[in-house]
Amino acid sequence: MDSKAIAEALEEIALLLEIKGENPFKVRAYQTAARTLENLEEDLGVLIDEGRLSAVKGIGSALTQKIEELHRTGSLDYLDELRASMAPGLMQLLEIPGLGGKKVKVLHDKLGVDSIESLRRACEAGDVAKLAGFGEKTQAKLLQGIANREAYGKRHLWWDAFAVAEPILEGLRGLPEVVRAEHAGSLRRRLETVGDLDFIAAAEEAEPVMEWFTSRPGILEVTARGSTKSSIRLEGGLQADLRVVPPAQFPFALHHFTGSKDHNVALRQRALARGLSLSEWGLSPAEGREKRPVKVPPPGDVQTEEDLFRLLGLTHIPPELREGMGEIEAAEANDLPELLRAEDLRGAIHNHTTASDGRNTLEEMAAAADELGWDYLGIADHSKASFQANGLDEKRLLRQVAAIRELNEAGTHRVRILAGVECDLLSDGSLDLSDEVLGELDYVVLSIHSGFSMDEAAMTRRVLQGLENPHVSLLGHPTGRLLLQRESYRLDVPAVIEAAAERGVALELNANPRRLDLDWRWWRTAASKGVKCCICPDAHHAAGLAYLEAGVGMARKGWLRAADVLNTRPLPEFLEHLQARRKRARW
DNA sequence: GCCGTTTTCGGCCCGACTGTTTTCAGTCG
Repeated sequence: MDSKAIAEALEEIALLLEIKGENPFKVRAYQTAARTLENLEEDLGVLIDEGRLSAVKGIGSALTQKIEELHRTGSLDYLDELRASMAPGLMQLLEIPGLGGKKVKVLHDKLGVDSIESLRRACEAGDVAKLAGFGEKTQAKLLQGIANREAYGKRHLWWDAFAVAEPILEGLRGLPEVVRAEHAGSLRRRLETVGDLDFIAAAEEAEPVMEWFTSRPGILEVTARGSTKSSIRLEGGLQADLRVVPPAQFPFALHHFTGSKDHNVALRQRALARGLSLSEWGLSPAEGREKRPVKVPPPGDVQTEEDLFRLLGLTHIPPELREGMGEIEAAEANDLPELLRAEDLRGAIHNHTTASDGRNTLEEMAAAADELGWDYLGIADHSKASFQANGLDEKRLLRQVAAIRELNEAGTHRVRILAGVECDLLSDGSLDLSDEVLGELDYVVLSIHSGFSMDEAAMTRRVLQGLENPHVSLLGHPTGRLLLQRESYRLDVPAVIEAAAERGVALELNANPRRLDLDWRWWRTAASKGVKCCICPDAHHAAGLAYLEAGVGMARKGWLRAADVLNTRPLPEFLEHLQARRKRARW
């Protein structure tokens, strides 16, 4: 069993324990271990073989044993017993807002509720409202929660959520009472998908701000309305929370609600070790922990998040890095990378035109790239095996190459257009186009668009074989996932990273908001092996070139610097990178 | 279940909001 599947098993144990009413800290230990495994940079098998698993923070002897058993046998007696002791539908109940382990247990013990459907029936019969600790309102809320779950119960692409959030943030900033406002949460951390929107506003007087927020158009329901916090549900299903705080508390609140939870826990522990208690309201002396009095910094000392980090002996940690993945240790050692910025990018090379399945012509794409001030624009239409996408055969591709060269000659565009292709990697590991034709191009993006269901070994062999071809400059959307729609195909990503490093093939960070592939969690490993990243919008229309911005966020989450990203290079150097393998192969 | 520059036991981040209470538990982020 791989680390991802094991993480899921641990997560399941945590949920089961929660319903059983176990010690919440024990529950948390399982959750922490699950997240640790998900974000593991080393190969789990290696860690186990070398006996280093129990040295990983948050994994002690009991968890080491269970993880090893899962890894070795693919199952765990402890988990099987837990499952057997409980109705399987109970776990889903935790997904309904307002229900936690305790209430689920009561519903199960008193009413025999063991699924969402039986909860609905119990609510409709009015039985739930009669339970101690429940009431009419709770019952109605649960019914509403079940209905909402069916209509809106999913996450949203970062790009879509951002588009909803921006006007709200602008509106907040435009209010006379509001001194400062920011969005927080996973949107600010630029996670690839977002569950809800968080806004923090600084104002002396909260009421008018709350009033504005809860009476905007497009609100389906106001789910909470307090003096410092309100929640609304928007058309389209996104939930949005607003916190209004006095200006002096803004940096603390912004930091707190930006998260992540793991990051906050780690930072608060760090504060406690210094005799300080950190909350969204500020710093105070930690009670009963320090014998000698601790000097608490006066409130005016913390105006920004930078000030807060500095007080705790850290350099500023950008929001994208706050995932509890070693950022605090790196900040302490002044070892955080200088992250890629949007303005570092000079162009991108995986874009489509009407020649295959794009919606805009070559000229229109070039004009759009001019508008954006790009130095280079690569066209990589589909190859013929992608029949559904009107892929190009050798003849049509060569005609496109000629058209691109002509357009460059004509000098009507500032941007230099590069001629490439997104060549299909066929199921047998061969390329869809002949070497002869590939040799005519400025670069080749190699992508998989078929045969997704192979097992991991076969798929990995297929990819490694494709990377052998010296014309290949870039492996496109390496894992093939479609966020919220389709899982990645099964692929040994570390092996692909190794191979890319050896052969000098770059890996794409596909910036299309539905893909964001390769996943940001892999990039630190990839960069440490010397693999270069190329961020590409995979634009199928002119406006899609702007997706590059989404890729910048992912690159930053992956700790990438400008030097790790190929398309920060000036054109001659960029081209040299793309063609280096081909040139070496000729000798 | 994890962890330790006070600790191998006794903590584990912390506060708002809601609904059900008459002083608080549960949930959430």
